Amino acid sequence: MSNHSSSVRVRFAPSPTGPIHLGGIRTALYNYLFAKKCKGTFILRIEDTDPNRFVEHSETHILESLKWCGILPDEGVGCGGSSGPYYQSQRGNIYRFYIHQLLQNGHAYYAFDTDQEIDQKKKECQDRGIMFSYNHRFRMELTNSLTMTKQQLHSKLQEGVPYVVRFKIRPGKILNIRDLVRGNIVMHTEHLDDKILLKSNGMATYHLASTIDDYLMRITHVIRGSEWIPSMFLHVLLYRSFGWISPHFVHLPLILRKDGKGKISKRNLDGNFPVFPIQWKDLEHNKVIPGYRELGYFPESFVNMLVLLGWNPGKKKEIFSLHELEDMFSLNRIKKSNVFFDIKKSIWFNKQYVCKNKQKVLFFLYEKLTKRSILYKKNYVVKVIDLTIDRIYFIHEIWSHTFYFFVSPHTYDISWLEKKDKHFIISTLKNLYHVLFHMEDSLENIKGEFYNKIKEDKKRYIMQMMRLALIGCLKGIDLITIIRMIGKEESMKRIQKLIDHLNEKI
RNA sequence: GGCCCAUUCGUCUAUUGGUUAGGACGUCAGGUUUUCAUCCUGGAAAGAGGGGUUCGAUUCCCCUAUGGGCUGCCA
Repeated sequence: MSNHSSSVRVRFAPSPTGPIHLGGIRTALYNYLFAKKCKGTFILRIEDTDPNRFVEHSETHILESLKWCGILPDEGVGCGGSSGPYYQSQRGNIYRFYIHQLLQNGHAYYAFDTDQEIDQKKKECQDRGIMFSYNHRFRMELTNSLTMTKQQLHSKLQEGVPYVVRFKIRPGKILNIRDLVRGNIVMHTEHLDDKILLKSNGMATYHLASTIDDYLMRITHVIRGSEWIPSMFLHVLLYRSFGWISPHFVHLPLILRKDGKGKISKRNLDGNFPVFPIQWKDLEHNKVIPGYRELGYFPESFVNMLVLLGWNPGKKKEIFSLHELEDMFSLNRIKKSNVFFDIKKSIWFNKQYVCKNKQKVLFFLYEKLTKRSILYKKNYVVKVIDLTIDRIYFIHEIWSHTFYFFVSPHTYDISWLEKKDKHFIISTLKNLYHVLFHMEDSLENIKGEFYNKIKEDKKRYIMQMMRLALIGCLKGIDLITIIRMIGKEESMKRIQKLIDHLNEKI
């Protein structure tokens, strides 16, 4: 039992306010990996404390994205557990119970100020050249339970005047909080403001809810983006005011946009690289934004690329499976400084996985051929893949690199020979046709025979012409190999086809 | 404005007081491929600046600069 209570429990706690982006996935990934490494528990909790910002389908997007990446929770939304419910919107009673405690012991107070009153106060401060903050300095000048008698408070509450509950921060203390990757971070409490814990609609704010939930769900390590560092102090104070011990904190470097305009977010989709793991249907603007999945990335490659953005194993190796990562992940190799995402490296990563997944490429090509009603022998297609796989970065690129093994070209890139004499070109092609015609069907000695029979000084040019006939452009694998693959008959046919094509043009 | 965090090649990063500062992506050159790509070989490319501490600092401390975050009844 004692073992159980000390075991690692971490959570990923997104809010359903829009699609999840790669920063969120990385946070989930690090939580997941740390849990696996420690044989702990990875919990998925939905922080839906703000109904105003609720976006339809975003929860599905989050869940499906995690699933696509292979980041599956052990407990929480989608898989149950004994610490539920795992939706914060269903935990209102719990939060109200605890807020009552805080109100009772003087750690929190009621505030009745309207937006207009706060704005007024802000303006006043601005005129005096100081910044307004709802804190120890100003709270005694505002409308709250600290500045009224018990009777006044009672009657306000009786009348149903809307209020919020604020946390009372006591100035004059120095907080020295440990972050597992950054070391100690120091903060003077006079710089903190009296954050709202309970909104006027009766719902807890994120700060209150997540603090209580983390405690109740026995979270041992809070691993999240470094944009949360400033609120860590509030959270710690909240734990203390309840008499609870804080979990360990780990703040992750942010993934920045390359155009130097801050952190990535679901609100700015116009960055210079895709941000969503899977496609997002933006109902508001009626458009579909493709994700890495739709762009042809393997989830393994996406995860591999992502894990190295802010963490590394300290070895020269770079290709890791999720399983390997579960074994080698460690918090102390997370770096502190923010990172930029490099789309080119992500493409290179995918290529590594293309080569590892020959079978998938094969099946993709089978399908492509079937769709085009092209008959094929499996062995032949396997050979084709072997010859071409190292030319592609994404599976869907395979057809444009292999079509010529199955069909003759239907267009010709003849721009490069337009300067040449057309009659000479045609006679050369006819000559090539005859050279092939006189060759044995097995094409065993094709290389030698071929080169013997074409003029030494024009070899390069003639071979290019041959390539044009067989492929339609100056690309593709070794010519001799192509001729052997498609055979003598087909090669001759293609030469004749190009001759006909050129004749039409003259 | 206030507070907090960070700073090694263009990018991801190694090196946690003594290294010719290493690797990967990208880039450039050469080779292979009679094309293109792959691949191979090689090159260019970094400790933000200034002060300390130390026999010795990329590494520890301070200042400045730059970048980033927070400063919402958002999370």
